[in-house]
Amino acid sequence: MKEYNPHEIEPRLQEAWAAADAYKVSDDGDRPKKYVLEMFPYPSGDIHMGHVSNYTYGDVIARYSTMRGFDVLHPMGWDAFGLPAENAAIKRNSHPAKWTYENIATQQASFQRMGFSYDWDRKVVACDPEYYRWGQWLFLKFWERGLVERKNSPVNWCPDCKTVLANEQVEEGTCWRCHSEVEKRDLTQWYFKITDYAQQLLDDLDQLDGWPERVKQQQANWIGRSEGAEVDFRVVPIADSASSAECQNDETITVFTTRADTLFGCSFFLLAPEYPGLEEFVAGAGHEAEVHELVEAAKKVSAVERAQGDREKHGVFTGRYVVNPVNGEQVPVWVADYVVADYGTGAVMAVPCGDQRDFEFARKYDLPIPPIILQDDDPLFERLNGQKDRVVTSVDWEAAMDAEGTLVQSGDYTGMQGGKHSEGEAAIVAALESAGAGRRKVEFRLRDWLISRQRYWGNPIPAIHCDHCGVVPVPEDQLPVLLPEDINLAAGETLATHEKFAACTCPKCGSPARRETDTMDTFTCSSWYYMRYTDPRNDSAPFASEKANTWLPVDQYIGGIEHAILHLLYSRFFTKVCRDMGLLDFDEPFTNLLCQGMVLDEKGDVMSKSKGNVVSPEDKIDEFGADVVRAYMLFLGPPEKEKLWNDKGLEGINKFLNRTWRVVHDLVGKAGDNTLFDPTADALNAHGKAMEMKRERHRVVGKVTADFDRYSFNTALAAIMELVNATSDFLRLREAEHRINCETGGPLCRDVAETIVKLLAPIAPHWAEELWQSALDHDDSVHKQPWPDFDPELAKADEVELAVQINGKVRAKITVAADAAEDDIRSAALAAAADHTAGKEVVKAIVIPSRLVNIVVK
RNA sequence: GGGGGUGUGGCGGAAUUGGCAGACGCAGCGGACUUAAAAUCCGCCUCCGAAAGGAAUCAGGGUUCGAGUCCCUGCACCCCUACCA
Repeated sequence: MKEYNPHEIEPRLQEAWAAADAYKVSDDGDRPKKYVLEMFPYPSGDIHMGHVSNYTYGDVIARYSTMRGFDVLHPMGWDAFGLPAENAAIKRNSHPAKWTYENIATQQASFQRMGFSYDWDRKVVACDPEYYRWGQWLFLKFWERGLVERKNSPVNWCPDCKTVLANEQVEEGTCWRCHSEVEKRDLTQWYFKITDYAQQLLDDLDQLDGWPERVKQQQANWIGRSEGAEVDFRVVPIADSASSAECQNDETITVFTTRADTLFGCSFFLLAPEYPGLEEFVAGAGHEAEVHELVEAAKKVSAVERAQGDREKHGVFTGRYVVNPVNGEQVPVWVADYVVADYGTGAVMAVPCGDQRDFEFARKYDLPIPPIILQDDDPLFERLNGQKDRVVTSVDWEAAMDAEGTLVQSGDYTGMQGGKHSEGEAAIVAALESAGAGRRKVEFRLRDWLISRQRYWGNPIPAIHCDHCGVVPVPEDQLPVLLPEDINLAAGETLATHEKFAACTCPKCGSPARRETDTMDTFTCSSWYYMRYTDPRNDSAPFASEKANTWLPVDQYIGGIEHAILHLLYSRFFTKVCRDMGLLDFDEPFTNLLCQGMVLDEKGDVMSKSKGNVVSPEDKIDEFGADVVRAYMLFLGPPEKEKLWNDKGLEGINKFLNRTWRVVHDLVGKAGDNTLFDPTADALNAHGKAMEMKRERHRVVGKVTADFDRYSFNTALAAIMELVNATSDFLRLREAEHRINCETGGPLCRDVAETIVKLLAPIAPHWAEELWQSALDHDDSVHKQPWPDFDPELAKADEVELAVQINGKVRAKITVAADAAEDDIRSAALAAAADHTAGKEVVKAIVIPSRLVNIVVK
């Protein structure tokens, strides 16, 4: 027997697999299809444990699926555009492509060292023109469908990355990538109108039974659908504002509210500091200076500070009034820094008695807090119940009264129930609608996706600016718009200053024009790469629909929870647009989603260079080989949970694979040994152990299969260990030269050896292949073998031990035949527990077959 | 503030539908082999107790013949998100 030597086996088999195209998959195989996909990596350099974890899960699922009889598409590629490459290039005075392709080569070599079974013929690299060309093509198609928009608005600007960011890319007021503070700037930018799909993106979450609940919840929260109403407040002209004279003008300001039922409690009105036209609105009302001061102060408040929960609220009176449409009351208009400009209309009706924020603001600036919604146990309730007109103008509460209650001091609506979607709300909205002062409205929190970036290393937006024709799409036959290679980033050159790139002619009128010099957000690249894998070398379309519809949707998608919103939402959007274009015939790209937990150090801390606790996968492969690293990663715990890396545990798995290697060889050595049964006492024992091993073989295959199906790899591995332990028990007796009969001897040993090797094949592919070919003497690959069968009948023991409980406490054990009748079990249990039941009344005895008997006594 | 989740030995974790809590492994302890060590193999290993026995799945209550699992109350921790009107 050769010793287990991963350092010799692994490179040799990897070469053999590559030479044989072992993991290439054909589009027209006749087996059922399965698409197993892991999120493609950013080529950041050496791989880390997060990669090992993510891609090991994917590889095990892919290999297992193949053995279960599927044609498995399991591709790999790189999300290769993005800022780190550009920053590295600037630092080294080199080109982003160089850094990117070098890192891809490094990572690809590492993936091959890990033994991952990718179909490398389908490799997709997002910064290759053959890929990004079709990203541009999709952009043009989106544009044709009215889903591309260029507009000026306040946007998030990262001063470090020197580019704008999408809403989704701002985390607590900082850039998701470099965590610099994000600034607001007014810029004209390109958007994808993802909001057109807001409702579908929300509704179709219901289709995603195979997604973790929390991811769906996060997406639903991000889309943030609110049902409510728009309400128009007429603006009181400046000359009239002091008097109660009826105002004549038609100017209105509209608010969005989910609580129209509380309109009678509106005692002031708020505008965001960024409210469009604010300056004109306050002009001449006598408070221009204060308003200006507040607006300027609000601008200076950093996004980080803004994001930190309980900020003190600031506001200033504008000198103007608006009219509450439900009661004709004039209420003062204030500018307040807690009103956000880009939700709803940027204007808010303030109801201090029902909204904690408005309540605090009213307290601070001494504004009235009229009570209009009360619970029955409120001290005021008795007095105000049924009271239609306002007799109490302000209350002295500790906090606002949120949620539901009975409306009071609310005119004709007094006595109705108030609350979200309440009777009172419906009645007031209906009245506003018939008066033309309001309408039902559904508001979303989701904003349009800002996709333009002021950076070089991205996919150029295929548009041309012409003085005569405006913004014109680049004609399809002129794609791709190639990134110029001759650019000196270190010297500060950008696409915008790259004259040769920017200069062009207008495709419409032929006059000199300028090319768009923004590139697309890299998330556009990752929104459709899984489609490209189905037809990666197509040079006349992003993919052929038949191929995409054959393989997609992805049956199992695997990646980190950090993409719960960004990438997954954008990909769902792309899929729906492609469906509406007729390119795809399904609604959702990823049927099942597995979000794997982080790999942490043994204390549970995040691995980071600054902490010096990073465990390098390459080092561990050098030491133990890839199979040990893979198996240990799986053994650490459930995929979706965090995993604490511990080198001692890794050594434990190393011992296991070494021991099992020897066990398989031992079994093979006995496989030809068909000596007859020798009826000595020890031999009887050996026969018993053999039978036990046989039972374990069937039980464990059943258990491992079920565990693989639910991705419980740690328990699958534990079950395999149990089989190996039972086998060791048997072999130990064989070592003493006791014989078992030929019927159960040789063939059983061989069956168990092959079973163990097959069960471990997805987990430790090189280890298994080597044993399959050299120890078990096959000339094909274990990875092409069918998954082992099992017979549940053979997994059953002849006799089972049951616990006998008295009032729920285990007091005795009995051994009965596995198929014993319930009555027989009951009487055996009563007999065994006689000591404990003596002198007591047996109320009943509950028999749970093959588990326990519970005798209830008094 | 809103949402999602978790709580089991010294540690990672198991217990799939309510049915013998702690599978499997790590660490630890003891033993065999060895001149010795490593490797390997065997045994012990929740806590209290000498033992019989008792207690124990964050705390408290409930449902049930039976609860880690279901329900209620509270505590602790983690993740996401946030002046969203």
